[in-house]
Amino acid sequence: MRMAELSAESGVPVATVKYYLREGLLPPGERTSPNQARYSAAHVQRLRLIKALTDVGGLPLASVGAVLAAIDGDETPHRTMGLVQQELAGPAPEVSAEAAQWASGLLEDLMRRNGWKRYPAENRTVANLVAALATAKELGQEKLTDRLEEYLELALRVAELDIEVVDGLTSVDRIIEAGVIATVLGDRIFAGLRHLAQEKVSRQALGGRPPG
Amino acid sequence: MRMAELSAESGVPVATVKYYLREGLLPPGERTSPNQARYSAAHVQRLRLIKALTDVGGLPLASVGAVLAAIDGDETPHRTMGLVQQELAGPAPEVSAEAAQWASGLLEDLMRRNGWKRYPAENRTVANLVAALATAKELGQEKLTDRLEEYLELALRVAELDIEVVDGLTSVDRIIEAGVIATVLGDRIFAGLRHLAQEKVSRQALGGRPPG
DNA sequence: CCAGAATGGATAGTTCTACTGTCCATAATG
DNA sequence: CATTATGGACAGTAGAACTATCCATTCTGG
Repeated sequence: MRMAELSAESGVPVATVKYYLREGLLPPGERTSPNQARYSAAHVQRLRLIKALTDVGGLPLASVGAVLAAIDGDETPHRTMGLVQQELAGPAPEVSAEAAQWASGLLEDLMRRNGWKRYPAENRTVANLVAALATAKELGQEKLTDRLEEYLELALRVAELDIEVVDGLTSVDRIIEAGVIATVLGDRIFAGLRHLAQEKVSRQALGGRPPG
Repeated sequence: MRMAELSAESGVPVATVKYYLREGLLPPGERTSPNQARYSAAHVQRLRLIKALTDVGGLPLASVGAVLAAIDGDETPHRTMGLVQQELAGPAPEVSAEAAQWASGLLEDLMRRNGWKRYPAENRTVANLVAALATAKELGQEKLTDRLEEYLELALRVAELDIEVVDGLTSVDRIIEAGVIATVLGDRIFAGLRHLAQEKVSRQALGGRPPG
């Protein structure tokens, strides 16, 4: 297929497809002459994945590029998912040194109590989590961090479900792509369900309270 | 306190504070003369909240403005949280009409089976959730949507915990602010915990798989 | 075969967001 | 009272993600 069809199939404008080619997000088509190329169904699928990662996942294109490179790399599924997680997390926001130290300690205790592996502070997932916990403290919302153990228990249950969803697949390539999609979309889907549930529970708990 | 101190206390540069004042994100200080003003601890707190919403929550300033307006409004806590959720969700990405319809049906069935209220499609939380489910289908990840019921059960448990965290507070203002913070930071914190848990579970389940 | 449309590639321009820098008349301060 | 800070207006900047314009081929329908 050629440019126009690729664009139509994927729903991405021609100019944007060219931009993605320039940026290396989309591999070049197979050349049929020095200045013509042909694209495949794989290109359509990749464009759809890029759209999902940017539109639904909210990732910047630079992160999308890194995620795609990780998918195309030849690491094990487990290691690839680790790389993808680092990209999803993005750079952690800055917080005050004291709050960060407090949050690190809190997290480390939590990990130790539950017999989990220690994670290096350079891990972006950890750095983001620490920043979020530190911010909660700085804003005086200790209640949130007091219940961390209970949140962790539920997060573990969710993660077990996530892995079940991915683990049934046979091909390694499919596992990796499914893992990426499950991680990115899974975050959004779970957040949406949680918000709906909050609305339901809050209607019962707070519904009758007067305006502030 | 005056500008320099406000800036130092909050960690936000003077030029940025002025910008937030222009944009109406920060209320003007109390004038002490036609062209001088004094700021209070409330201004510091508000700046910290803005920082948390943008840096940790990843919200655009326009949404931050809407959230702050909702906080300052005089709706009930429940309604205010509804407004905040709408802002957090942001505009839903576009998906194909077929996939969207399929996803809407899936969600509606789920809600009905569990005896939940029906939500209007204009609700941004719902629209985003539908878009995410539709995208999962378009990418061929039906496994994710097959387990929606189980995710919903866990999301409900998380939401119950969220409300417990907020509900112990006495003042209505505090409930609203705590709710906002719990919603925004809570999403990040839970996502972080989920990622750590995924790493742990995936090490056991996928750790031994060969590279792709 | 050939006129007109499409393609690939290069380069420049646009839009939006979130600041950042510069001025300057007025106020505060040691 | 000399110096420094302030508030307000406005212009400028940086990065991200496209979008538009050219143009020398290449493809395609009659």
